[in-house]
Amino acid sequence: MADKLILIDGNSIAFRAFYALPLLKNQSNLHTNAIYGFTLMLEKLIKEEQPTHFLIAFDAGKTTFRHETYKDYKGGRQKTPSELSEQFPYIRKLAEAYQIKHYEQDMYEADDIIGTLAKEATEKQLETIIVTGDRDLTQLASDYVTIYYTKKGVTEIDKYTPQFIQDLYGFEPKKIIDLKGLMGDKSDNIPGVPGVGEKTALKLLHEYGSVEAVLENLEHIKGKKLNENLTNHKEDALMSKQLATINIDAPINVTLADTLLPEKDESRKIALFQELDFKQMLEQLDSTTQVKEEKEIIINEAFNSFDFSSAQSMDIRIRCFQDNYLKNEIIGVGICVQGETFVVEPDTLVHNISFIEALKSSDVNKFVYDAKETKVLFNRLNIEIQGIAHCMMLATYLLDPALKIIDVAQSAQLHNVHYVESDEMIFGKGAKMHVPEQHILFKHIAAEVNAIHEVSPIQLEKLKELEQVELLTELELPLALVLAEMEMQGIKVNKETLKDMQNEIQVRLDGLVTRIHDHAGSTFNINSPKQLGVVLFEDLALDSPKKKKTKTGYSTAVDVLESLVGKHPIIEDILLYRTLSKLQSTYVEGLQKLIGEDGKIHTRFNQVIAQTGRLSSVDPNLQNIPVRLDEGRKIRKAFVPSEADSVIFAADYSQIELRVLAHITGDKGMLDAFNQGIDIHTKTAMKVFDVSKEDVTSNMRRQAKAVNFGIVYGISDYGLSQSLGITRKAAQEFIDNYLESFPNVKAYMNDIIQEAKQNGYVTTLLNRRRYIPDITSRNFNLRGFAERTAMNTPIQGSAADIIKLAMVHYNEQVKETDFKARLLLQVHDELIFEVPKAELEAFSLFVKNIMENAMDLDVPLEVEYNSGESWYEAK
DNA sequence: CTGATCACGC
DNA sequence: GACGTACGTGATCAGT
Repeated sequence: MADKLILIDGNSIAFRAFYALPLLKNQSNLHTNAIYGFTLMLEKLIKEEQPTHFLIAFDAGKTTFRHETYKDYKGGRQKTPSELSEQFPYIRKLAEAYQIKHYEQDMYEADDIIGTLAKEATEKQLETIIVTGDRDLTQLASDYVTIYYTKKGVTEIDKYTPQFIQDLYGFEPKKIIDLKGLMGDKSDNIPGVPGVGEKTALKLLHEYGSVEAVLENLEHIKGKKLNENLTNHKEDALMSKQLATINIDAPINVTLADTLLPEKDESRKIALFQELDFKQMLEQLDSTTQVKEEKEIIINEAFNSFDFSSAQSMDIRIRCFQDNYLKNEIIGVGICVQGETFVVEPDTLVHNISFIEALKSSDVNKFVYDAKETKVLFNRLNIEIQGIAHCMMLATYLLDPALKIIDVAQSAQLHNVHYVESDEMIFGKGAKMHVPEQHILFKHIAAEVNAIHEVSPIQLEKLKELEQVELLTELELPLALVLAEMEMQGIKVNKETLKDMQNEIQVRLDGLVTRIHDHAGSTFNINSPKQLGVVLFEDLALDSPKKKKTKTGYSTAVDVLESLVGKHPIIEDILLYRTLSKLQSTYVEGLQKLIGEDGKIHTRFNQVIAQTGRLSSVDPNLQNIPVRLDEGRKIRKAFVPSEADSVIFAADYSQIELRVLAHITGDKGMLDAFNQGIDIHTKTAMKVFDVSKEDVTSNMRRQAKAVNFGIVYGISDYGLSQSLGITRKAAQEFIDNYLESFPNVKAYMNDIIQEAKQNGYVTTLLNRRRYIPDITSRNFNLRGFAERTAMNTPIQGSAADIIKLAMVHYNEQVKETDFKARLLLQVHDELIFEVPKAELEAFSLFVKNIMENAMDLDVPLEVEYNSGESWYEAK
C-alpha cells in the first residue's frame, strides 16, 4: 500500500467541532463536544484514508513571527470560550491515544508547521492530505497535496485539489495569497485593501496575475475610488499578502519520519474514551477491533464433586426463559467460585450438598446480576438464598438511572467487559424467541457469570467514589428481597367479580356503539382516533377552539371532546364509551387473563426503570388501578384477601412530596403548615391569594392544589394552564406568586438549577443521583425540561427513598413479631397489605409507626390507613 | 413489528 | 418567540 500523510490543523478543527456540536459533558463535568467531534474526524480519516503517516499541528502561544510584521495580527478576536479551552489538553491526549504525533512550535502557527512538512512530503513524492477549517491552507494544494476543508459539521468536507481551486477561482492555488492580500481576512484581522472584496480581487487578479502586478499597473485601473484605495494602501496589500503566506521553511523540530504511525494499539483509546464517557466509541471499538476474549468454561460433572464448603464468595447467574421469572422455565445456573466456572441444569444443583449449604449461608457473599430475580428463582427451587452482597443490575441503575438496562452484556460493556453476547443474540426476539442449544446457552451463562465476577468490583469502586455504597447495600438490595417476597405472595383477585362487571359493561358498550353510529350516520371504529376525528370534524363538521391536529389527523383527546359537549349529543356518548372501553379492555378483561391457578395476580416490580427512583409495576401494572371515578374504582372490589378472616389494609403517606419539599427548602411558611397540621392546599391558597384562612374559597383551594401538584411533578406553566383551564400567562403568574409566597422554595429552585449546572446532576436525600445533561442546552425546550427535572427529582426521588426505606424497615422488624400479615403492593406513596382481622389493630399501629419514622425530617411524616373486605373498601 | 394516540395511576 | 411539555404501563390502530 502506498504511503499517505495526513496533517491536521488542530486548533481549526477543534473550533469547528466545538461550534458544530451541542455542548456535551461527561460525568465529571468536562465539556466534550470538541473532543468528540475531533474523535469522529480521526475515526473517519483513519478508516477512509488509511494513512501511514499522521501529524496534528497546533498553534503555540499568542505571538508569532507574523506579529513582527503586523502587531494587530489576529487582533480583535473573541476570547476562546472556557468550554472549549478546557478541552484542548484532552485533544492532545486524544492524539496520544491514537498514537498520532502532535506538534507545536514557538512563534509559528499550525499552518506553518503543516506547510513545511507538506513541502518535505512533496519533495519525497508522498501523497498528503491537509485537514483544516481555514481556507488559507488551500494555497498549499498541489499534485501531491489535497486540502480537506470542513464545510459543515466536522465530517462533511470539500476536497481542494489544484483543479478544484481552478474551477472555483480561475487560478492556481498559490494565488490564494494574492487574493487575501487584496481582500484581507476579517477573522485574522488582515486588512487588505479597503473596498476590495472577493469579487473585485478576483477580477483584478484575473487581469494582472498578482498583487505586485496590480500595483505596477495602477494607471490602467479604472474606477476612481478603487484606484485611490489601491494607491493609498499599497503597503497594506503587500503586507497582507505576506501575512497570508504560509511559511514552508519553518524551523521545526519534527520530520516526516516522526509522523510515521506505529503498529496499532487500541488500549489507550479505551481508557480515554472511558474517562470521556464516549460510550458509542467504546462499542465501536469493541465491534471492530476487540478480540473476543473468553475464559475457559467448565460445563461439567465436576460440579458434583466440587467442595464449596471453603468458599467465601461466589458469583451466581440463574436464568429462566424470557422475562417472567415468576413462572417461566428455569434453564441453567452459572457459578463462578475460586477461579472455576460451572454451568449446570437446575436439577443438578441438589446433588451437591456443599453448594446448597453455601447458597443458604449468609456468610458466603453472593454476587449476582439481578438480586430480585435470583431470590425468586432459587425460591422456586426450594432454596432460600442468603448473603446476596452485590447486584450488578442495581449498581448499573444507581450509577446512572438514565440507562436503559437490558442484559448482562450491556451492563458489562459499560465497564469495558466485552465478551458477553446480548440476550437478543442468544435467544432471538419477538415470535422467534427460543432457548438455544445447550452448549450455546451454557457458554452464554458462563460468560455472564464471569462478567459478574469481573465487573462487580469495578462497580463497587465507582459506587464508593459517588458515595452510593450504602444506597445499594442498605436500601436497594434489601428492598429487592422485600419485592421478591411481594411478587411471590401475589394478591388474590376474584374472577367472578370481574366477570360480572365485564357482562354489565359489555351491555352498556353495545348500546353506546349503536347510538354513536346512529348519531354519526355511519358505522366506524370508535377506537380509532383517526376514524373518529373524521366523523366529528368532517362528517358532523363540529368545531371548537380546542380543535387541533396531530401528526396523523385530528386530535380526539379528552380535553378536545369536552370542549364539544353540548354541540352534539354524540360527544357525551363517546366520552362514556371511552371511559368504559378503557375499563373493559385494560382492567376488567386484562386482569382476568393474568389471574393464575392460585387465584392470584403476581405483578413484577421494576426497580431499575424510573429516573426518579420510583418503582414501576408490570404484568400487570397494579400501580394504576382506577381510583378517581367510582365507576373505575369498583375494579378494586375484585382485589380481596387470600386468607379467611383477613382484610385488605392500605396505609398511605399524606402529602409526602410536599413535606419533603418543606424539609429540603426549610421554608418557614411551609414547615409551619405541616408542623401545625394545617391543610397544605389551604395554606398555599392563603399565601398565594393573600387571604385569611376563613376567606379561602373552594375554588382558591382547588387552584392552590393544582399549583402544588405542579411543583411536585415539575410541570411547566403550560402544563399548569392546561390543568386549570387558564392561559399560560396566568399560569406563569400563579407560579411566580407561589414562589414569592414561599421564598425559600424560590431560592431552592434557583439553587438546584445552579447545582445541576455545576455538577451535571442532582441528588436525593439518600444520594440517589440523576444526571441532567440538557441543563446547559441552548435549546429552550430541552433546557426548560432539564430545569424542571432538576427541581423535581430531589423531591420525588427523596419521597421514593423514604417509602423504600419504610419497606426495608418493615421487613426487618416484622420478622421479630408474630404478625401473619403480608405486604402485597406498593403504589408510590402507599403500601397495601392483607392482615388477619385479629391482629389488625396492633398491625395498623405497627405499620404507621414504621412508615412515619422511616426518616427523620424537619416536618412530621403522616400516615393514614384504612381497611376493608376488598381494596375498594380500604379507602 | 413499530410508532402514534389515548387513558389510567401517582 | 421558539416548541412541546412529570413518569410509567398498556390497549388499540395503522402503517411497514
